[in-house]
Amino acid sequence: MAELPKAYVPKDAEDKWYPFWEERGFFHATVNPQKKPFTVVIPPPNITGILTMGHVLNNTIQDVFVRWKRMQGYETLWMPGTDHAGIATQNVVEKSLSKEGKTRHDLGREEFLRRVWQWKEQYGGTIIKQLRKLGTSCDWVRERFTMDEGLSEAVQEIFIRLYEKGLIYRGKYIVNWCPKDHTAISDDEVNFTEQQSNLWYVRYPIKGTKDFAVVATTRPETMLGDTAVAVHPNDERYKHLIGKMVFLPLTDREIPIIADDVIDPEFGTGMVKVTPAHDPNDYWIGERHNAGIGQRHHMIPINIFDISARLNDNVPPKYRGMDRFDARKEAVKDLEAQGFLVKIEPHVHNVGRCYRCDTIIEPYLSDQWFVKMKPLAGPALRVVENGTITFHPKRWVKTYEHWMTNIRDWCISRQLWWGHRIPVWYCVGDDHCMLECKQPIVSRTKPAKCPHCNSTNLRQDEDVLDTWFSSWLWPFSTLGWPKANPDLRYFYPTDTLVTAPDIIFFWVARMIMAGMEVMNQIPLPDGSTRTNDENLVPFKDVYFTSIIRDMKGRKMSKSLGNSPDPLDVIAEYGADALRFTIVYLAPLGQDVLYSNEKCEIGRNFANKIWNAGRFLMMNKDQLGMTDATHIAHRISHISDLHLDLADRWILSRLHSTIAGFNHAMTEFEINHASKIVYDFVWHDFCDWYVEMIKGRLYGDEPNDVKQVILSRAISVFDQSLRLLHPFMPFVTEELWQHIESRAPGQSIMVSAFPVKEEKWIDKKAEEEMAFVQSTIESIRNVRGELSVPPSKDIQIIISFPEKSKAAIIQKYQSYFQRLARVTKIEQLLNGEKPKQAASAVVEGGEVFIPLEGLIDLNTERQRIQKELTHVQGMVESIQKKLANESFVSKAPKDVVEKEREKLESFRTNMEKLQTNLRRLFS
RNA sequence: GGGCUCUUAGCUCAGUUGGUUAGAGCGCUACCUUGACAUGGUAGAGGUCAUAGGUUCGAAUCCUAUAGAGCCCA
Repeated sequence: MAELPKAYVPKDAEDKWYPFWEERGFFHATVNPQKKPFTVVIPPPNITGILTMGHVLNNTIQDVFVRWKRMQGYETLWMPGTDHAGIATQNVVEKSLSKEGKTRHDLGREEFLRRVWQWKEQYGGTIIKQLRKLGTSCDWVRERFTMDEGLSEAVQEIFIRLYEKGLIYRGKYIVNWCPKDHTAISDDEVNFTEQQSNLWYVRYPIKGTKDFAVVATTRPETMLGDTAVAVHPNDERYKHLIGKMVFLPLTDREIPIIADDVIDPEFGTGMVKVTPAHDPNDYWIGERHNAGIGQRHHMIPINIFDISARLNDNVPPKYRGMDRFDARKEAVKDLEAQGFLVKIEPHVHNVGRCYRCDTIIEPYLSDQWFVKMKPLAGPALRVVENGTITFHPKRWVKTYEHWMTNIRDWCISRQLWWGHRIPVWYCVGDDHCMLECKQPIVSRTKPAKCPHCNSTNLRQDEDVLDTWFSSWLWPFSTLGWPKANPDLRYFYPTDTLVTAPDIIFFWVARMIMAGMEVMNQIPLPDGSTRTNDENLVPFKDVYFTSIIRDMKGRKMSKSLGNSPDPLDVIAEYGADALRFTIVYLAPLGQDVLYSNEKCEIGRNFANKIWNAGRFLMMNKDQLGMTDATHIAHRISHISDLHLDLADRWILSRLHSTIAGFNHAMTEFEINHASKIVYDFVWHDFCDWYVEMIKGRLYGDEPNDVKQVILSRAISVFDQSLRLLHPFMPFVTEELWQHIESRAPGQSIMVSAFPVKEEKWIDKKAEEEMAFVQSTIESIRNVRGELSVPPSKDIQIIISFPEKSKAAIIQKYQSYFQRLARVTKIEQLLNGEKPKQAASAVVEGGEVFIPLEGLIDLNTERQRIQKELTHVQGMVESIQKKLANESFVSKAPKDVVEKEREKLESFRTNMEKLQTNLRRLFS
């Protein structure tokens, strides 16, 4: 067999194995009644998006779970796909249009949509291609897009169902309106900047008194749309005014003084004007007011702007047609002239601007579609509270509960072109129209005529649906819902959802609602009805990922330029290195401080594994071991042929590592799991076990014994590779294919995941090994501290009252030879300690190292003194503890006993150290 | 303002239900290219576990307050 390169070359393995897996269909899952399903749906990335470090973390975690479960024998489906991302995608295409000097209106709706689809085909889903570089084992054959035919049908279906149930309605809503682009934009498309402005204090005469209510406002022009003045209900200054009426200056209207909790008594005078049509907070004040019991004044928002934010006919004639900022000047002038203006204070406040044209955004009341959330929230809250769905980490349950119990209706309409068009038509009718014709007509296809007046003049609602209105169906729409097909029956509910906590409301909560709402109509695989919560929920566990930050703790962002391109990282360090590093660094529920250099952790580890494999392969060659003999000997892994301490120990460690790994994974402590394997492979296997078998492989034993030993090492390594495979799929596959020749279709990714076998847990071997290790470390310590050259052979003289301890050292002499360069071991007789010797106190005895000529007395004194100080400290602190009567009487007996034993052992050590130190002065 | 996190070695973080005068990786120091690996090995230095109280025989670990960092909601 050709020798492996000295260092691992990630690119070769990555290019080779990904197509290998995919072509053999290892990623593809099909209904298989013989197996239990394990399903994960990918949080669909935007088609406009490119891979970020956040995606890397998120998708690596999913792949780790998926590969782990697949190897455990589950029929494992990881459903991939993308999201049409209404606003983002429309913007991208509009931007490219604007380079041609065109707007979407120039093209018209149909042509514009054609362009978007064209863009999608050409550039969309870059991220999906990039994910492959990461090694994700998604079932690409099933890839879905939220605007696919099937998924669009699902969107229509749910809209109609909810409408028919009375859970979808049309109503008013405050949106961020751009008066220039004539469109609503979402909250995250508004840029807020601080701006120097004023606070105008205006007096409103109180009806029936000579007093005034003085309000402070940043927008005096909107007072023309005021419907109330509000104070905090507990504000002693104004309590008596609640319920009184005031005259609204510049108009002929009277408005009430009301109370609301959100009013900040510290702001201005503690009295504010309420303009529900032009301020989101005021809108909710109005809503709450109207909902209040026994309210005399039902508050109807007064919209004073047209779509370009010019004043409309709801204001006195002199202001009509004015631009909002001209109106402000005019209003202030008039207020001053009429004596209503008290004062003007400079004031800095946040102004929202359109991210595209920089126009100041106008909160604007408009007609929108809503989903009633209260009825959907109930079951969704229940399944999280009763544990049908588990959050990891669980603290997010509180956040979830808070939101679900204070839930507001969901505004699902968007004034965009790219998205699922609302399946609603309006009768634009003619003379025969009746009152009923104003009712929206909800229909899957365009109705032929108005059901009321028979007019054929129908117009479809211009708006599209919020992108989340398709995403909330993702766990079942991707499996074919609303059709009750076998895939849906078998793979639903999905198992684990891996997502970022910032979309817990946008997405996670809504998926739960949707699943609870519709899945009762889809039978289980055996044909029975889904009734229990566990069959209705869209997933069983939700893993909330951490946020990746830079080393200064800042979020990754384009504008800061601190977000590395994962593809560059993969090119430099390898996909396995990136995957391992990011998981290794990301504890459940904790943010990650990341920089590219950190990938050295993963790269070095991959290289370490590589070289362990290389070592085994080289020895296999050297022993002239064929594959057949290895396979014949592999049985030695489960036999006790030539089993010595190191073997029993590594097998015991392997099986407790398997147990620890599987336990951590079950608990969703994936980063803990990564540490468990890392430590086992690096420290137990490479640092100790490999070093220990060298002695036997290069020693005098017959070749066939050596082959058995090596074969066992290869078996342990094979198991280690399997443990590592979910984290590092490429390097593990490459090595797994090398250590034994495999049949053409074989792959580590579909091999059996290691299972802990209790019989290999060997406490005695672990204890003996711990003793050997600590003795070797003590000798190395002496060598290091006394600057004994590494190449210098030494002899030791040991003194152990317990014969068994001495016997272990004698028996495993070869280990001491290889790991501490000890060529000769003698027993100390008659307590005659050697002169000119360094000494080490170890568990249950002493080791002397004669170093005539090499030993520097002073250094050795210091070394022992240091140790002595430490041990004396221990002795004192334990003595103090045991002298404390309440400790002895109150602490559990075994704890006290343990302290006594510790004291005894430390005392012995202390005395030995003292003796040895004294000898050095004699 | 309400809720939730976090604060342990120079840096990044472990530390299971309170019982170790606290661990790892990186970095640092010294030595080593010994027949897998310098992307490595061996040894070493380095922490009064943010602060102040409290509970307890015993606190990095539980409780309270304070300071600082962050997130979500309003």
